Amino acid sequence: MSYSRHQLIALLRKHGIAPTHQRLEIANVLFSRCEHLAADQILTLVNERHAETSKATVYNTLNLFRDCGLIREVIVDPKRVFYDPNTQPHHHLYNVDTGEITDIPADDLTVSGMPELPPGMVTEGVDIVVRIRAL
Amino acid sequence: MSYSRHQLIALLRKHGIAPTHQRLEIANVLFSRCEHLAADQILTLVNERHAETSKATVYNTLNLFRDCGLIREVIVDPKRVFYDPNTQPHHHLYNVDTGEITDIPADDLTVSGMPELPPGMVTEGVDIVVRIRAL
DNA sequence: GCCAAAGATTGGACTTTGTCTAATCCCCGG
DNA sequence: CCGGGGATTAGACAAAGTCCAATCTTTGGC
Repeated sequence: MSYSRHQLIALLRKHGIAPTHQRLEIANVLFSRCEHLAADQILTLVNERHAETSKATVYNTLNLFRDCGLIREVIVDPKRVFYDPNTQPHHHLYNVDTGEITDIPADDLTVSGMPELPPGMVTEGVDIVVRIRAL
Repeated sequence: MSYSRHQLIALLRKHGIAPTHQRLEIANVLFSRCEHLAADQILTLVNERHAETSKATVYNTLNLFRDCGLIREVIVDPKRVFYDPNTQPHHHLYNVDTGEITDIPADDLTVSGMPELPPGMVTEGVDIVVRIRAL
């Protein structure tokens, strides 16, 4: 699940994003681990060795990646947005005690009976969050 | 869908909540309309005639109502939490352009293939959000 | 009905997450 | 090698929500 520098550059280019140093660092953090990270965690990870990326750039970059379809937002915690490097359709298990987020493959879960949308509307996505907690 | 003062008092008491003036005002705002309101909207509505309820009380009360199962949080907008007076199982249509939230009755939508939970875990709820936007 | 204790409410300071801005920096094409 | 457009930055700002200590209400026992 880790990417070489070349692969990351190609990935950004494919999405029309100029591969700057900071963007590569952020992309590396996102794609080198299969976790759901919040902006502040990414900021910390990216600056672990040498502080070289600002808060503003992390937010700019995450929004850019999201707009370009490189990553996806996961909205389960009212306190912060998590970013998911997996843009394939899938869903989430959310541990309300610990805040831990786990993937549920899309093919495991099927939804039937989707309501008809108002005319002129299209579905952008279906997010399913299964909230769990310790007994 | 509107409740009398007596009904609201009974509703709060049934959930073990002491019916104070402010709580009744907030409950009235929530239950007298079938909308999904955010805390700041509730604060405004409650103080429309005479300012008499503080921000802190609105937040305290919403958290209390939520903990007592009187209302439910709807987490779809990373900017703010919405509160849903309908605690029956159901799901939501979220218009990403306008922010509008609409209910989907639970029996319209069925989910199959729920993954097995880790031992000692229980499902607290399943939230489905269908994100829609104008074509 | 009255009183004290328990609980509720309050303004305002504070925290956290995220955005904005204007200045600076860097990188690429010519 | 140079100029300009895009990227980055620090820090100010904004909005949502929490916390606190002081004050005010409610309520249950008499």
